[in-house]
Amino acid sequence: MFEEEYRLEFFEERGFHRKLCSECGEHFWTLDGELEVCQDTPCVEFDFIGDPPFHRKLTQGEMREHFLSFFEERGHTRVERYPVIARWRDDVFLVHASIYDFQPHATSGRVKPPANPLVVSQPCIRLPDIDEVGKTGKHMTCFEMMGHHSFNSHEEYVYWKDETVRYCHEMLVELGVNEEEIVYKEHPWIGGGNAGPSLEVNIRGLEVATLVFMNMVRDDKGEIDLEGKMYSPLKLNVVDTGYGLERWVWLSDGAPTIYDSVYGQVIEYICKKIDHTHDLEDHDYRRLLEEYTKLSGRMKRDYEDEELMDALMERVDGYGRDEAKTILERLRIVYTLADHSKTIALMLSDGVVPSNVEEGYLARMVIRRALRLLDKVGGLELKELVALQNQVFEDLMSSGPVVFDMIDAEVERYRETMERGKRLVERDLKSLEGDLSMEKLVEYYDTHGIHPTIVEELAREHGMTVSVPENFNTLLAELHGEPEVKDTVEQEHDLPETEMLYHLEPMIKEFQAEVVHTEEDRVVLNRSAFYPEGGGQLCDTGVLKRGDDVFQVSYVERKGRSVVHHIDGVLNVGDRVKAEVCVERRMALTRHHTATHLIISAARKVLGDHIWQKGAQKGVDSARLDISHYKRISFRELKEIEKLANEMVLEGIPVVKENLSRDEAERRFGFGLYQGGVPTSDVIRVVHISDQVDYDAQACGGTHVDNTTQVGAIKILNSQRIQDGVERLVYSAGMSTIEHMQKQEELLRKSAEVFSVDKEELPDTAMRFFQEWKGRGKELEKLKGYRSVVVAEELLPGRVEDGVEFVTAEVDLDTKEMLAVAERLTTHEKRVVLLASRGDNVQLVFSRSDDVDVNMVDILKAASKEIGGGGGGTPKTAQGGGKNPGGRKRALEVAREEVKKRIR
RNA sequence: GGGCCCAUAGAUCAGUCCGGAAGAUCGCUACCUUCGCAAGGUAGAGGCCGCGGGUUCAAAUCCCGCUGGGUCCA
Repeated sequence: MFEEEYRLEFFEERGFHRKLCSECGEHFWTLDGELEVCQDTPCVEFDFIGDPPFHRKLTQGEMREHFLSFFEERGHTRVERYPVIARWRDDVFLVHASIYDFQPHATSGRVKPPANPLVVSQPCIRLPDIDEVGKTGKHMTCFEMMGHHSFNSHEEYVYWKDETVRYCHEMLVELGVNEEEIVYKEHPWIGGGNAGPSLEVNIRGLEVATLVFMNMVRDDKGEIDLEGKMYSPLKLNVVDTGYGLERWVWLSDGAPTIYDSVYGQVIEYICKKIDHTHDLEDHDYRRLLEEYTKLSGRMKRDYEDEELMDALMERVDGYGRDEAKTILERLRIVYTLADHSKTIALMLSDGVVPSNVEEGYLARMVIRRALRLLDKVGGLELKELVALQNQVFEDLMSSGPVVFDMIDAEVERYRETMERGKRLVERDLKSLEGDLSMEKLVEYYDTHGIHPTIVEELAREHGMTVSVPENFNTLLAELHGEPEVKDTVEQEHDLPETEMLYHLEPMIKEFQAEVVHTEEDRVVLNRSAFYPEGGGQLCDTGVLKRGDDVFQVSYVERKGRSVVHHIDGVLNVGDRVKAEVCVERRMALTRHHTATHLIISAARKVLGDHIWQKGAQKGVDSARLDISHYKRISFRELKEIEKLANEMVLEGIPVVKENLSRDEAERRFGFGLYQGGVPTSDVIRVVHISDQVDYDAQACGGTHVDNTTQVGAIKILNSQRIQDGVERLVYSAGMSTIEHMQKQEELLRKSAEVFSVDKEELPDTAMRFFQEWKGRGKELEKLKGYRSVVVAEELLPGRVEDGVEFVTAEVDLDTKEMLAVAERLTTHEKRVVLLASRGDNVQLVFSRSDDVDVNMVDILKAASKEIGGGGGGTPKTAQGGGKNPGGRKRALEVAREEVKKRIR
């Protein structure tokens, strides 16, 4: 594929050969005419381990700096790294590659990149291969992707394939690599809706960089067919390169694993704590690890461990198979902990809040994996590892106490889940015969979060064995089915454009306009001051007047660059209308919108910088804001937030709206701009509440007051946890606050009136009444008990017929009392008790002594027909009833007859 | 965003499928036993069965809604 694309001037001028790999059948370029394989694993084995091709070992910091300045010297602008959580995108949670920083807006050509060309070293988190971490010697869940990018358009050509390969080659040679060892493998790249030719750069088994030349975009109407999907040429030609920082560091020292190369300090710390001797100076030990990594690199996916061990034992000395296996298993935990703790530190310090949804869940998943491993080895805590990572790596953005607080909360939650789960499993183990079924295992994990390995352990403690199927994860995946892929394609409209007045003249109430488009009850005007629903703000309402005809505007929406008004009637194109916006509604919405910005600013101050808007709605009576937070917000914190927000109101801070280029806005205000979502334009409207300092700045298209004073009083009405890790605040501003407070006042007043006490005494009084009420309930129960004794005595003696004493009565008792009476009376031999309650809802209780052989349920069923009801119970005592009191006497007669019929 | 699960005494849970007088264990209180403690024995207190509707003669139990929690997946 793309064969012609790879015939670069550079390859020709240096005399590269294009060869076919004898192992994988792919094409590659090399200076070594003898070379037959592509130098990628698994075609070859890692050949740099113990024999690095670089001049010297570089640390991560040195390597990063080398790369960045190399490209800086060659005309690139250095760009600061982005957070690992992709705040500026709505299609992914985490940053997987350096190019993610500039997708989709810059790569699509809609927005200018922050610089061109640019160079960045971007920390990335990739979780799909999490199972391979610690096992293969090279997989990591977090790494830094160094990338240099250029964006070539018709207007601006920067550089393309040839220069890209030259840069890469030059840098490698500069670092000491023998250029005969550098292999460029053709590797067409398709992904993320884009495609293009690409070269993988391989050195002695290790892929050190991927040079992607993005020049196609997914397009059903396109003419290029790639793997069955259609693509068309991209407006921009984007150079997307990725150099794995950690891999280059590994290449520079040839350590047995990439983890030893990168996490040396952390590994040393963990090994010391868990009492494992990790001495890479020890020849046999080092060789064991080296050969293991080499072999695992050669293995195809899903290989058998035993197969690898067979091969390993042939290569190493000084270790028996079992001993080697134990060491490797232990090291796998060590390496995984080193890796995961870095990922956790990175995610949390970049603002991911652990939760059960979205990126928060991904964080929790990694945390729980780490905790499971820590439980296994013992003697170590997650917090100390994360603290160590913070200390070792300077690329963690912020690591305030919030990070540790979040970890504490997660550990606590994990322990509780484990406790709960253990009790559940142990209960089941005791009562269950034989093996635990697969269904149970799935239930434990899916519903209760108990991983099968933990079930296994618990079973062992109880002397049972549980076999966890190899394909457990697959089975689990099948249970959940395929997730739906959301369609993000924007609908196109060819409606006439509307001049939007609400930002130009915010306080405009009336305006003249002309109808330029209609469709049933929907009209588009040439100009409009109606705010269309958007950015979580509800739309304006009002009226359109054509002469004496008045049309109510009930809903307003935005489609592209047009504003569509829904009215209760029909207008015609060309009609001239006078429009009036409902000012009270607009003001309420506007106040709530500015209040929302104040609330989020206050929440950040009170709760921490991890606070992020997860959704919001600004209505007329109240507004609500969903924010990410790792625990319930306490009343004290709510009060504090409320207080801060109101202080900002009283301070009278100007609310500034300005249109800024995306680049400038991001530079000045950071990604906090995108709390409410990411605009798609190059110029964005920034609303910032600023005096000497910026209290809040957001990209926002909503309406806002000019000064915080105009917001009026803000009152937080409620907080809910709408999801784990997401808290919803409901609050009001301005007039609505007064209305809400009046309503509250009314509730209090009415409640106090009920008790005839002052409002202040309401809580105490309510408590006293509740206690008293409970006490009386108990007293009543007791008295009913006594009464049933008395009534039972009063009913005696009954009438003896056919050798059985019938106690038949209509009584003023409830069902429970009747049961007590019946129980008391039927201890006497040869007795049948037939009771019916007085009142409209007739309750029946029929009982007998043990020596009367009649099923009272049958009797009751027959009798209850007379009162239009039913009943049930036990053969000895049945209860029931009906709603037809006229049949009460008859029901008792029927019962007696039926009993007599049966005892004869 | 989708799925599953849970809520009953201070704690842990039965009871819910299949409606018919709210239970167990631990803890608590008092007494017995002891020089004292632990242990044991006896008695007792402690429940709006999460909240609100509905169905039914009858609801902890069935149905609907809500609230609070847990968990898996994307």
